[in-house]
Amino acid sequence: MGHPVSLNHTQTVELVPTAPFRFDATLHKPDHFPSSDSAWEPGVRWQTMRWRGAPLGLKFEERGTVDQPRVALSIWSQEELQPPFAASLLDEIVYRYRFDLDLSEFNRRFADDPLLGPIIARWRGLKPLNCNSLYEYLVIAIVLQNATVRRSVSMLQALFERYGTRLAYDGRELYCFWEPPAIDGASEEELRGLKVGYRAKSLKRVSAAFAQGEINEFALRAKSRVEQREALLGLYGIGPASVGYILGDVFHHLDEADEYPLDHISPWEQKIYSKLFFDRDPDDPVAVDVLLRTFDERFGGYRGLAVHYVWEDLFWRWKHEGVAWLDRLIRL
DNA sequence: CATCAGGGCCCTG
DNA sequence: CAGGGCCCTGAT
Repeated sequence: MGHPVSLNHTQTVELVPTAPFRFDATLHKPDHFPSSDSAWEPGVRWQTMRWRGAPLGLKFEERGTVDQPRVALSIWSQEELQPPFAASLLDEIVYRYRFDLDLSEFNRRFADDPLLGPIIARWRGLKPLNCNSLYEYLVIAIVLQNATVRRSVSMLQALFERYGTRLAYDGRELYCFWEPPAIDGASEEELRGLKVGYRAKSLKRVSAAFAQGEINEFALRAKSRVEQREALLGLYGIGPASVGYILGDVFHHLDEADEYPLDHISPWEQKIYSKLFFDRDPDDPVAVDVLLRTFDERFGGYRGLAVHYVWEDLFWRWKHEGVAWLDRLIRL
């Protein structure tokens, strides 16, 4: 292993998220698999980011409270940041981290929901989070497919070690994602050597689409959800399950109900939802169409956010308190 | 040792 | 539209 790239310049800005904002529940998601481009401890999240080709180290620190939140953002870089670069970077961070998401209507509307009400009370100020670019998220979606969590972790780690950039900042070492040409130019055999299996073809074709400008995240942001969905499904190796996550996490649609086909809840999710919403034995789950109809009727307009709250609450309890019935459903 | 499913998707018939 | 195949890994 060679030396990491040292990021020796740093500057700090203060961000003011829209209240309520709960730092740890937003910046740390126990259900996301751990990856070596980020780290968390209470009140702090480190996250690498590549912007306009430059590898950067971000550090978010909690300031203030849920009702009067502030976040100190420190940015480490190789070269001193020039004002136009810094301005575009901050715009991008504001988009990705969506600290300005206003939860007040959501909180009001579901305060009395028997399942969601108590969860909102417990996690008031929790916001969804995606730190990655569309390309990076697609890579993650590909390594998630048809694999256990442990294997997904090892595939992403192998990709980081081969194509990523190891960064040193703030006394830490974290990997930064590569850019699409790195894998567009790699051979399928080389990728298969990293034990990604048949996903090598998907990784190459998705990387090629970005490297050759066939798909552009920023152009897509301005398009409709239907057009975004079409463009994503057109990518080799990207199907409805991945697209469902991306429309919510990357393009910030809180409710995918309109385009959510009836088979979009995967079997392991179906079992968990059946237990949570109907207290049903995971081995005898509620039909997917019943689940989807229930979500639509109960959470219409906020389906994605409602499910996110229930999901995060469950995984937090599983990790910190133990949830016996869930152990069997999560294969590490 | 063999078999199988796993946080899907593509391709074929 | 249904179903087989796909890379690999760990569980059984």
